[in-house]
Amino acid sequence: MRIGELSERTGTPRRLLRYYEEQGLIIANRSPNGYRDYDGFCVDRVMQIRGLLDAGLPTRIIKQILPCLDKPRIIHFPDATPEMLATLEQERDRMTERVNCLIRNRDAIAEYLDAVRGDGSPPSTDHTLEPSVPT
Amino acid sequence: MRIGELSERTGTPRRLLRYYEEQGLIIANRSPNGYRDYDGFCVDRVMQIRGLLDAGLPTRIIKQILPCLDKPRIIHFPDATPEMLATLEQERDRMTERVNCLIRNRDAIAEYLDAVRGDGSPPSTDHTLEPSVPT
DNA sequence: TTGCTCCTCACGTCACGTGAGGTGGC
DNA sequence: TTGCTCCTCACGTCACGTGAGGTGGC
Repeated sequence: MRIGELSERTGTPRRLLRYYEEQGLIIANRSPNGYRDYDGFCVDRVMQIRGLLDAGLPTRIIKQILPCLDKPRIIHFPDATPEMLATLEQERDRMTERVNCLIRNRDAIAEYLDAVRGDGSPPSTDHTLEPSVPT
Repeated sequence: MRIGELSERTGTPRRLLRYYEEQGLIIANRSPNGYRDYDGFCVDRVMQIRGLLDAGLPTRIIKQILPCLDKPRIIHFPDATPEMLATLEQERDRMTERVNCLIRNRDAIAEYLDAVRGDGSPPSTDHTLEPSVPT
């Protein structure tokens, strides 16, 4: 498939698909006219990349993880080094921290909105919002 | 307090404290010698800023929210506009999506690590990792 | 003087956004 | 030709990181 279809199926701007390729995260074949030609599994791979980037992993780390990929949406670590495992444990813990921080801030905003909109009181009432902080 | 103390108490690099000031998120008085001099509530304000940045809010939006701040760690919206409330609802929902995405990816990594390390099997065993994708 | 903190540029990075200017295929 | 997609530069943005080169106070 061409870049437009991959972009649509992954919800990812074309520019970013070219960027991920530049960073070595995805590979594209080329049609005779120079157009990028993607295999079907690229859809899942791009989704993985987006998820890991959203989790805060830099492309450099994602690149280390992705070479183990061999099936759509399945990452294998047949040769995961102890360093890789340690990295993954660290990332898992950092993600847990981020989740907690996000939840606290989200709940603070939600509670504020509930207070302002839930009852009939006007916005000028002295409602408060206390977002939580990262650890 | 000076920038070094604020940096230590918030776990935030000095460079970023100057950046937040440049973006209009915090204000610093100046000592006669030109050193920045922060009020005590800046600690909480910086924590708020970090939390909101981590939640994905850009400084531009945070700047709109912070002027309502008048007590440590308490944000008031005595004059929140309907637009501001809509923005907050949108951000609340985006944060929920991010939380779900992070949890799915975190759990996928955690399950992989459990599989590799939990039993006695070597890393060469065919364990898999299937991170989830953002919606 | 030593050693610390602070200051202002100012360039680099990383994951993007956005356009210019041009080509290929129906 | 029209209108679409694709291509390669290439500059801009945003939240940072990192250093240069210099000052102030004990």
